[in-house]
Amino acid sequence: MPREVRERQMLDAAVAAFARNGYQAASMDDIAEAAGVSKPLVYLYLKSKEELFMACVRREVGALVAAVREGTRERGAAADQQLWNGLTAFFAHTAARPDGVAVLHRARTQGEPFVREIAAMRAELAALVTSLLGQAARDAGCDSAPAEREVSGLAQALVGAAESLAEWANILAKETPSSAPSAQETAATLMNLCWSGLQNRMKGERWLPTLGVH
Amino acid sequence: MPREVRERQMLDAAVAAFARNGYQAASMDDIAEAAGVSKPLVYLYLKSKEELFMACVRREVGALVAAVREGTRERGAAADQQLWNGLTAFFAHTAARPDGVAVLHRARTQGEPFVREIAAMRAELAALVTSLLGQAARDAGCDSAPAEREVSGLAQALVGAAESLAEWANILAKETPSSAPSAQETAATLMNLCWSGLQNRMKGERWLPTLGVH
Amino acid sequence: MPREVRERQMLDAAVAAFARNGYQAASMDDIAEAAGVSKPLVYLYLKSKEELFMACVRREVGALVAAVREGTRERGAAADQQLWNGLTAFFAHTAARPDGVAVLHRARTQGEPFVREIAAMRAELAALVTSLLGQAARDAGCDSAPAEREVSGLAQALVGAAESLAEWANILAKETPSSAPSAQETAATLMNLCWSGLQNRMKGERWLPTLGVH
Amino acid sequence: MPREVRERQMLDAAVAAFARNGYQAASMDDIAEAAGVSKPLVYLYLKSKEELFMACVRREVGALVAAVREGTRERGAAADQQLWNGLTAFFAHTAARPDGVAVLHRARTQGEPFVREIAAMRAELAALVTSLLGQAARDAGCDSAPAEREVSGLAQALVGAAESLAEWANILAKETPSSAPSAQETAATLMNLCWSGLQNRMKGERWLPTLGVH
DNA sequence: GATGAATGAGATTTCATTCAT
DNA sequence: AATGAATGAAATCTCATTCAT
Repeated sequence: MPREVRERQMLDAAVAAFARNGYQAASMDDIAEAAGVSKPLVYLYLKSKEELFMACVRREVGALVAAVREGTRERGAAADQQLWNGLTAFFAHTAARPDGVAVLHRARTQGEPFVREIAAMRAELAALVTSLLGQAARDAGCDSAPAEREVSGLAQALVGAAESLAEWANILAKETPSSAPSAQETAATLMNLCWSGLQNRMKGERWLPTLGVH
Repeated sequence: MPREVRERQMLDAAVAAFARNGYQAASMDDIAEAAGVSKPLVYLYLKSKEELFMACVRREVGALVAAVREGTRERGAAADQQLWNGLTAFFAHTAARPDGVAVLHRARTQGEPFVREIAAMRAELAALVTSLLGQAARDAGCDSAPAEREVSGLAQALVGAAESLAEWANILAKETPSSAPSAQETAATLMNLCWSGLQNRMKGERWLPTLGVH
Repeated sequence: MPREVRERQMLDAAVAAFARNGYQAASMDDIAEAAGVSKPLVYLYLKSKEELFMACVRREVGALVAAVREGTRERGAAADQQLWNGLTAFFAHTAARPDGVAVLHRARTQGEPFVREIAAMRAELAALVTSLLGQAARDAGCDSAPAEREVSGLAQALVGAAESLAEWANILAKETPSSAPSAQETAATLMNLCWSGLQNRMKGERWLPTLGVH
Repeated sequence: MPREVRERQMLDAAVAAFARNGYQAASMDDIAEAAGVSKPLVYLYLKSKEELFMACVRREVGALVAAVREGTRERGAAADQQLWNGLTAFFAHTAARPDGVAVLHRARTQGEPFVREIAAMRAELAALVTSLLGQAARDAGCDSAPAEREVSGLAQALVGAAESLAEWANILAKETPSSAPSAQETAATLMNLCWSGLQNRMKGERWLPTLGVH
């Protein structure tokens, strides 16, 4: 059996194990057995548990980012449509690969190298959002963009909200598979929450304590 | 030394250890040493690693919820002011007790009992938000409340956004302590992102694909 | 509360614990709690776990031997009647104090000092039997007593049979308390098994391979 | 080194350790060291301390029963000869494998599963004895067999007597190896004690208090 | 006379990792 | 290319025992 195939099997088994049990609790024994190979072979191909986990993380990061990029490909549309497309692609992906998403979630709490990898992914997603927001500002004929840090905060909040909704949708799907929310529905919920605010903010309006939106 | 004091020391040490290393990687040896006691005493007082972790989680859940409740005490104010107060209290607390928040974050991936505890906390916070939204709807003279599931999704997204922002603010604070965003500033960012959308939604307006807000 | 009473409570608790769990598995914590006192007090009175166990053993040995002696007090009777009386007393005692007997049983596998204590008890019981056998030989007008080692072996076998029957009776009593064999019945079973053989042997007859009894 | 061989080494070491120190006091460290392997290997092959002990028990039960069965193979002989053959085989085995017997003895006080295993062994041996008694009754032209419970008690007493004699013989052998009783001699002692009584009982005679044998 | 507080030592068990073939 | 055999290190947890009061 060619190396590539074997390696994919191992990564599949590892992603499932890490998703279910977390980095520490998933054992190399279990992973090797689930992959249908002997433990020394796992070490021959993937070097160590840490590198194996890193390989999983990188694969899943790539798949998620590619899915979102694919969703926002169509360039001519309005900014909100593009954002909605991206979110739909995001939720469709998280619904299709719950284990992959779980691995990314776990990676955020597994020390330096993994945190960096996830941060890079977030930055990439945030950049996508930011460029859409810039387009929205231009569309609205307004260039009083908020300070970089505020944009960064908004993107961070958006990504957090999306992740939280993805987890929530996955839990609902596991509980009652028939009536789980679709990716479109979840994306619409998030658009309802944030698009109006983002648009206002891009137009220079802002919410202030004791005053409300201005 | 009286039992109460020792127990608090242990919980403090445990929260720090769990926050830094996660549930599995934090060892009882380390926790006992950090607390300045022997391992058997930890077991005598807290029964097991799992119960120790649970005690940490419960303490931090209690502290966080109490802080937010305290922030939203003032009853007469407008809904957005109250939400802002609650968010400010939330971010002030997460900034003041980063380890506690980290423990809650870890608990979400540590199996049934902890997941349940966190879910209960989220439900409590979401109920606060929901009641504010109801008030906002009444203030706006409109009672066409969205379906329960959508409200649930909105609250989930809001909590996720808040957690994500809190983490982001804590990272900034660790990198450049001098220029970290204040709790008020972070709360304002989140209000900017979501209040307008929430208000619209409560008035019966909604964002729809290909149409924008209606 | 006077020391004697406290000490008896401790021994009672210890006998129950050792009977149920064995020497190693019974913990001083459990014993102290069952006795309703603090652990240091147990150490103050009984010195150590080993001495506590030894105290239990000695108390139960004394009680068992006293019961059997009491049963064989009546001097004028025939040897078989006296043996039967002794066995009845033995089985009545083991039925009345199952925990005490269990402790003695456990003591046989707990190293030198305890083994010695039990061996001494067996020797005492064997001496009783031996003296009855001597009387039986004289009653039968025959003094060709078997060699000392053979008598020792016979006594050993008798005691082993009695212990085994006692355990068996206790198990039956625990399973179906209503229809448990009485001490008299059990003693009769053992008499049926051994008295005829003992009597023969005292008369100089013996069973030989290929020949049967002669 | 092949797994089978290693596993036998481990069982040998474990039997020796359990025989000497008992289940609780024998440590896995000691067993592994005595077997010449590392602790993890013991766990890899035998799963846990409890399963290791069970494996020892089963092996020794099998060996003992096989030895006794082998001893009573010759079918044509008289009942007493067959019983004597079986007892001789029993005492030869207990003399040859004292540790194995000690393990069986320990197993009787180590909780449910082990007690059950030993009870099954006793039942098997008792069945052998019972069938011989039946043959003896037929040989004596008499079928007034005693009630089942009495037979059960007699068998129990016989097994207890045999075990007790085996232990006694082993102690003598350890003290003065030169003059230890042979298996034949010990078997004869037990036959002298019990055969006459068994035979009488099978003929319908019985010992009764105040009356003697009738 | 009695106890709450505390611990050193050691138990079972698991895991990531490596040879020798 | 692949594996059966093996282990050092460290995890959680328990227990007999002692102070200081």
